[in-house]
Amino acid sequence: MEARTTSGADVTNARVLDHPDCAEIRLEGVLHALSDPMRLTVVRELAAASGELSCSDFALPVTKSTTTHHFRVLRESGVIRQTYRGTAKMNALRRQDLETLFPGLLRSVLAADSAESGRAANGGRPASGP
Amino acid sequence: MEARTTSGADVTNARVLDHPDCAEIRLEGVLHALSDPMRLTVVRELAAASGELSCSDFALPVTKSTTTHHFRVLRESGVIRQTYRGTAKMNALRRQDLETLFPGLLRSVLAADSAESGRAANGGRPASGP
DNA sequence: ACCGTAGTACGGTGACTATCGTACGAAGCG
DNA sequence: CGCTTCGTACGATAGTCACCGTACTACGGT
Repeated sequence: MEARTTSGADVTNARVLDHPDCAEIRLEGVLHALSDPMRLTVVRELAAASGELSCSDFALPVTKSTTTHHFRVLRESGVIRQTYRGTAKMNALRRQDLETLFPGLLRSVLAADSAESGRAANGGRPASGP
Repeated sequence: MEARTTSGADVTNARVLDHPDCAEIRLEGVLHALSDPMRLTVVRELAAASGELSCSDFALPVTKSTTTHHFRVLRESGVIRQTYRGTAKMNALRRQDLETLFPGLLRSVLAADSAESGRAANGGRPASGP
C-alpha cells in the first residue's frame, strides 16, 4: 500500500516492470528460457512480428496464469522487454541487447528452430528435395 | 543376463551406448543441455580440446554420480558422443552433426559463453578498454 | 588372482517448474 | 457506475532436476 493508482497520487509502482540490466543477463538464463517449447514459440512469433505484440496475441495452449508465468521467465532472463499499454502488456524482443551481449546467438537459435520445423514437415532428413 | 562380457560370449550389450540419431536431436533438448553451467563447462572444454576427453579429464566440483548424470544428459540430447575405451569413457562433441542440424548454433553459444566470461573478468560492461 | 581406477545403478532429497483454478486488480467502454 | 477484457497473485500439485552416498560392474596392470 505504497502507491495507489486508483487514487492517482503517484506513479511509483504504477505498472512498472523490472527488467534485468544488460550486465545482469546470463547466458544460462537465456538458454534456459529458450529451452521451453512454449517460450520458444513466443520468441519465434515475436521475431517474425518484428514489433510489439500483446500477451493475448499469442494463442498458447495453456491458461492465462501459465502464460503470465512464461512471459515473466522471458522477461527476467532478459529475452524480452515488457511494457504496459492501457490494459494490454506489450512484448518486444530485446534484439539489440542480446546482439550486443551474445552476437549471433538469437539468429542461430531462430534459424535452428526454423530448420527443425522444416525437417519435421519433411521426414526427418536434414536436407532433401520436396 | 543376456550377454555377459565376463564370459566373453557375445558383445551385444558390451558397453555400447545409445546415441540419438540426427533426426532425433531436438533443439529444445540441446538448449536445455547447454543451459546448465556444469554442462556448458564440459562443452567449452571439449570444444577447446578439439578431440576426445575422458570423463575424468574434467575437474567438475561435483561427485562422480553427478558427473555421470551430466554426461548422460549431454549424450542423450545429442551434444556429445561417448565411446568406451578401456576403462575410460571418451567424450567428443558432435560438431558435424550439430553443424548440419543447427548451423552456427554451437559456435554462437561458445562465443557467447566466452564473451560473458570476458565481461565477468571485466566489470560487467559489454565492451570497454582494459 | 588381486587390486586399483573409471564409471554405473539405485535410491533418496531438496529445489525448482510447468501446469492449473480461483480470486483479484487495473484500464477502458457503454 | 457497472461490465468486460487483460493480466496478476496466490495457492496447490505433479513432475523434473541437480545433487549426494553407497554399492556395484568393467577393464587393465601387477
